[in-house]
Amino acid sequence: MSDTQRISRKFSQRAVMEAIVQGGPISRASIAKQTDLSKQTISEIVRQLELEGWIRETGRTSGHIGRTAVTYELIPDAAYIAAVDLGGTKVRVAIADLACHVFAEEVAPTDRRGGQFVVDQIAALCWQAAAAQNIPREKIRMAVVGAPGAPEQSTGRILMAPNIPGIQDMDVASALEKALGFDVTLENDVNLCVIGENWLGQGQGIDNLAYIAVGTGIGGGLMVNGQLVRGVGNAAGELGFLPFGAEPFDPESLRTGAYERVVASFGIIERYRRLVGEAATVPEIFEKAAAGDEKAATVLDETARLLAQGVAAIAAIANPQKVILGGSIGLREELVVRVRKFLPQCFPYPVEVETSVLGARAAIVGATAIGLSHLHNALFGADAPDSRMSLPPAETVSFKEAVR
Amino acid sequence: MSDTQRISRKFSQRAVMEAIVQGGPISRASIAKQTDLSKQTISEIVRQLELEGWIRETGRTSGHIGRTAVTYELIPDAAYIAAVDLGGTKVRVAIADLACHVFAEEVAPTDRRGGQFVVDQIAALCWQAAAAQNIPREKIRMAVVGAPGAPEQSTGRILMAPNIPGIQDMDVASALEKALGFDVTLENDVNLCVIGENWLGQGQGIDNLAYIAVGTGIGGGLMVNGQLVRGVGNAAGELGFLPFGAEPFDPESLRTGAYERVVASFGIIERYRRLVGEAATVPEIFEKAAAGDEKAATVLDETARLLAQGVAAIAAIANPQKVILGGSIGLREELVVRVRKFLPQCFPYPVEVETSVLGARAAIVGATAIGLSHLHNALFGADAPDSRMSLPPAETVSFKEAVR
DNA sequence: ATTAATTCGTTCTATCACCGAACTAAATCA
DNA sequence: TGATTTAGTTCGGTGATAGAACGAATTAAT
Repeated sequence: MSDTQRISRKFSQRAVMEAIVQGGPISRASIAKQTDLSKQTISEIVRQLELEGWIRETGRTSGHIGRTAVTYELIPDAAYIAAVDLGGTKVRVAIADLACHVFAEEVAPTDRRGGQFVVDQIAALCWQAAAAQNIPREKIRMAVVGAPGAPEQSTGRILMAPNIPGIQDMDVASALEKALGFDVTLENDVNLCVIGENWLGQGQGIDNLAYIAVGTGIGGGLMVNGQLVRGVGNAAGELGFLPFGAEPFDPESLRTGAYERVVASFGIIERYRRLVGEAATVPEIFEKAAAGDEKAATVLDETARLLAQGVAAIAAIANPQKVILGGSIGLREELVVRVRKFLPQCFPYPVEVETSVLGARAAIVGATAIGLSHLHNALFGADAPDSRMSLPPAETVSFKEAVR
Repeated sequence: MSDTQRISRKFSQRAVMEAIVQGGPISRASIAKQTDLSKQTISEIVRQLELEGWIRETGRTSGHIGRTAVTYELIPDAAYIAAVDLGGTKVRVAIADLACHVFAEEVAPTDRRGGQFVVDQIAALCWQAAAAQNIPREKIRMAVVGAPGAPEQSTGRILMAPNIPGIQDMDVASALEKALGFDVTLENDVNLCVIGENWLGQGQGIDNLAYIAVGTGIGGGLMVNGQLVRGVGNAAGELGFLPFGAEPFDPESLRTGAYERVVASFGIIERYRRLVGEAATVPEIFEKAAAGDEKAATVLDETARLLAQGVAAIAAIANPQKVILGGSIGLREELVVRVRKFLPQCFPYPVEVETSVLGARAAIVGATAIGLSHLHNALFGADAPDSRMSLPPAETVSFKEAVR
């Protein structure tokens, strides 16, 4: 058989799958119209997809004029993926099916012993989640793991990962693949957040999008033309090292970035201590500001001014349409309001600034997006690496809350 | 005929064309090996391409064992493109053929009357350049015009274009298309520089690349995963508004960016004036520094420190492999050496910093790259918008100096 | 209730792009 | 001179798809 013919068939198959994934239960005639393929071709492909166990008959149309049509839909439990958000304090695992329904989200405190223990913990949580919904292990095809730092796809290592002991020098991807028995993709957690927000959150339909996570540290994720910006060493989005805030040429700024030192939690606490003379945690500072404490408000103002500068820097370089703030600190509405006020004072073009709607779950939503996208691509996709298998629209996706 | 079949054929045709473009004179058997298509298919496609006037026989191989092979090559004068670099002081026009040979580069001072006069000037230069090489007008298929500011593809207007009077509110693209009689693509000049350097300059084979042009102003071009970053309002790369250097919240910084004010020519001159107490032009300052003037050297040091910060900002956000400095000031070797010294003092990961090798011609090289790429795509390309028709490798391209 | 209109899905035939194998042609090697 | 090697063609065959015709099933209209 010809090679190009094989590709041609895959293309058509993919188009059909996409129509079914996106269009819910749909008749063959409708698929033909949508895809511009002829009716018999659709029939043939549908027959094959049904045979292979990816789709099934749903029922028949009725009420319209003309003959009733048989409708088809995805078999949601034909395959599953695992989405993992590995943080310094918590591990989050979710299992999602082909139709993008998410079951069984499990959360647990990260195993403090680090290294292999964390790997085993992730595996255990996966099996636990799967078991909770009676999902057979073999049906899970791949996992996407989000982690802080710069995961290297090639070596499977996570560079510059803070907060998790003992994984600096281990091949996390391989270890996980061994423990789980299927493919594992590593990705930076903030990158997953952008993807998550782009799929189901604040950034729907926005192809030029940035995400800034502010918490104990600061990190950024950037999407350009619908593609993730990873950079050469996967170090794109290391916003902590933006050369302002603290003095960038201070040697200390090479260890903890000049920007991170002043804008993340440590900087906020320090600013409050200097101004007031006593210590307070970040949530306390927010509370005081809400209660009318002017000095606390000043601290937040100053923080927001710095954040606005960060947004301006991103906008000056990449000019995204929207910047989403996330992370425990970035999520605070009081802060975003202030950033919106300060930004036009230091940057002349309009940039939308919003808080993340997915919050702490942004990363796992993003991991799910990548996982399903990979899976769809692997099963039905073209071979082009940048081909984006479009995921179902937000309305049809159920991301139900996990049992705690 | 089937639609997918048509696509399939285009794919194959394109593959053949690519092999011919890249591989110089090449036999059908070799093309078959390279493309993994069968010999007869190649023969068929080659026959058609020859019939359509895109390729021609070149000669025969000899010296090898086995039967001699007929070799084919591109007919370089089958089509031409015009590349235009429209600057505040100079207009540059080049005509290039399908094989990426550039003829007839014309340079002239930009018509000071602006607006339609500039449009007419560009057209005149095009015809002049074409006439100089006896190229019939009809064979020019399209033009790519690089200009400062943010060219909007949709409206054909150039927003925020400094230095050129009377084109703020005119549809430059349409006016040019009317004057020239073929398609015109507008692009930011610094964006063209990145593309140019990526094709024939310092950035060959580097898909994550940044270009900083420092002159009377400052601008940046960014390439991520081989794609240009334009941003929503085509305002990506407006580095002048990076929020450091001068005080970003100073209202003046909204007009002339905080960074631009201190790092571009005005800032350098000002810095010298403050330190020494007398005025000097930028070239003079460089001369003095070269002659051993310590204060002039200090001014350059300070400028380089600021530039290093700019590079750091780009690296923190997008993490390109290399940053190329260009523009009348950025090209100075003395400056780059200093930037290389300062960068590691404010940014922890390695970033290569180089001067542009294409210099003032970077934009026109980039325009040529885009033009030829578009043309190849239009003629033989797949319909995918992001498909990159690969241009011939640097060695085979002759970018001969223009007659002045 | 019968007929008309409409849509669904299949069957049948044709076309197109391509491959593989066999074959011819022309060169070098020994 | 024949063996070897490579180039290119001819011929038959196959897979993916289209288009037209047709039967099937339904609603709307009379």
